[in-house]
Amino acid sequence: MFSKLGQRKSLTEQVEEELTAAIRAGKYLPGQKIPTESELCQIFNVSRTAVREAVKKMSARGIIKVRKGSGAYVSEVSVQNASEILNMFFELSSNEDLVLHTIDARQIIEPMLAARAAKSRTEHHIDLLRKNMKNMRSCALDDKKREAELDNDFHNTLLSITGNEVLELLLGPIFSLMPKFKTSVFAKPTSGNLLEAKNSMLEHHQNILEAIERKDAVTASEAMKNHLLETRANYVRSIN
Amino acid sequence: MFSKLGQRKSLTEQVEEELTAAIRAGKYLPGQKIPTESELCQIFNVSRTAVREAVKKMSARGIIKVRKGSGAYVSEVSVQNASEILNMFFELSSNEDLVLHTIDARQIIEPMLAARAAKSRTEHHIDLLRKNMKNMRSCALDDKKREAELDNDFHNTLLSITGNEVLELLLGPIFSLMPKFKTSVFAKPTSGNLLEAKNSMLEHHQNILEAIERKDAVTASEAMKNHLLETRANYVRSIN
DNA sequence: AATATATAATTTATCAGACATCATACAAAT
DNA sequence: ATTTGTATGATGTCTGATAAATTATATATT
Repeated sequence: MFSKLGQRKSLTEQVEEELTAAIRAGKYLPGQKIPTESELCQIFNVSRTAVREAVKKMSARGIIKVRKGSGAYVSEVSVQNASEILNMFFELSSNEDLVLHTIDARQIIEPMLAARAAKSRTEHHIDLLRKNMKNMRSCALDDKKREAELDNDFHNTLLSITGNEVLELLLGPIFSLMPKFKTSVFAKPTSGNLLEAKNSMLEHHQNILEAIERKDAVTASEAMKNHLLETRANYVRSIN
Repeated sequence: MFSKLGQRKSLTEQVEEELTAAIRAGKYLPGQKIPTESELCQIFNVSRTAVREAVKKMSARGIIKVRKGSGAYVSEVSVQNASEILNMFFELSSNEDLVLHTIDARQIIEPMLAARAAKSRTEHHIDLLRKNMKNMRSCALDDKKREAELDNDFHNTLLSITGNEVLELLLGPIFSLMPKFKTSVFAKPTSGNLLEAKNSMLEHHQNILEAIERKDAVTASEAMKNHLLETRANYVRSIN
């Protein structure tokens, strides 16, 4: 049979690929300015339209950053940048399956994270976690949005203790996905006793914090595991 | 004092935000066609330039897919798409720190992954892993590229056993990062005995496989932990 | 009537040129 | 020395035109 004829790519795509390749090859380093639009027009012998659309795509991918009146600069490939894009993905595709898989993923990862945190935490971290719990206790019972943010904050603090930027990149967006569905979960009247749910959550956080405080990795891991088991149960109950 | 004037965003960005919001709100469902460029011009009362650049950005983000002569369609937000973007990030920023953090992240995640796999594996999975090891054994000693791919394949198979698409999204790009640095590591003459290194790796994989085969979660987890400890040690040695 | 085939209409891709807006550097004025 | 004005170059936006791909419609053929 005939192999599909390589449908020639659009000019925009070609420009995008070449430019991206040049950046990957190190021709333009992070922070450096890439050629101006008119220069790129001459280099690739295409119109400004093609160049600009390629540039727009690359900026959407986080490869470059365009500053009006100044030029386009190669982005410092920061974790933050990739994280934003991941965030967008989770925002756009928050179906029930995804949320469930997200919680499952957390069940696999976070217990070990808590264990690690127990080993390498400093007094500063303990302070942060204590303050978080204090805020959580004083948070109004019906302010589910703030409660979710504080919960998010608690887990993010644990995450930051590891100082692992890859984990932060991967888990950050996952954590920030939770508040969105959590508010919708607890918005339902079927969610049972709000006070009970909050107290249970506080208790779990307290257990985790105490274990981390006394550098007890095993208990910290177990406490986190229990915490997420309940989180999962709450979610499953809410969608049934 | 005057409050800082909210720097008005560019038309392109405004169009992009509004359109994305509309899609998120479900006004245009996956697979459906969004209005044509000229219609969008009328809707937002801007030029085609602004509309097209917004559309290009959204297509770069994987939100829509444009078909020439036909129109732009909301894409099924697939994990694959987000994975591509993550991949690009790792490709663009593969410094030593990142690789180290990547291995650390794997040390945190993969032992539990192996434990889960031990619980839910089927005969089919065992077959796949056995075939992988067979291929690995018959792989030429100096073909480090293929060896890295096979190693990648082994871990990806374990990953697929969980059937968790979130984990696959997050870990897939991490796994595919390894072959790139691995080849460079073993390309160095300082890497010691190649045969010894390969046999050690094979042994670790064998231990993991056997534990999974007899559904022994604890041992599988331990074996994976040991495997990654050595991987890390190899890498650290190679960069010193 | 059913099926190709050709034609027209629609839609995106690309080009060219113009003006607006912002950033920056430098000269001029205070 | 600081501020102000001005010139230059960069990106942002608009308009209008042509090319290329797709889709719909009409026509012709069997």
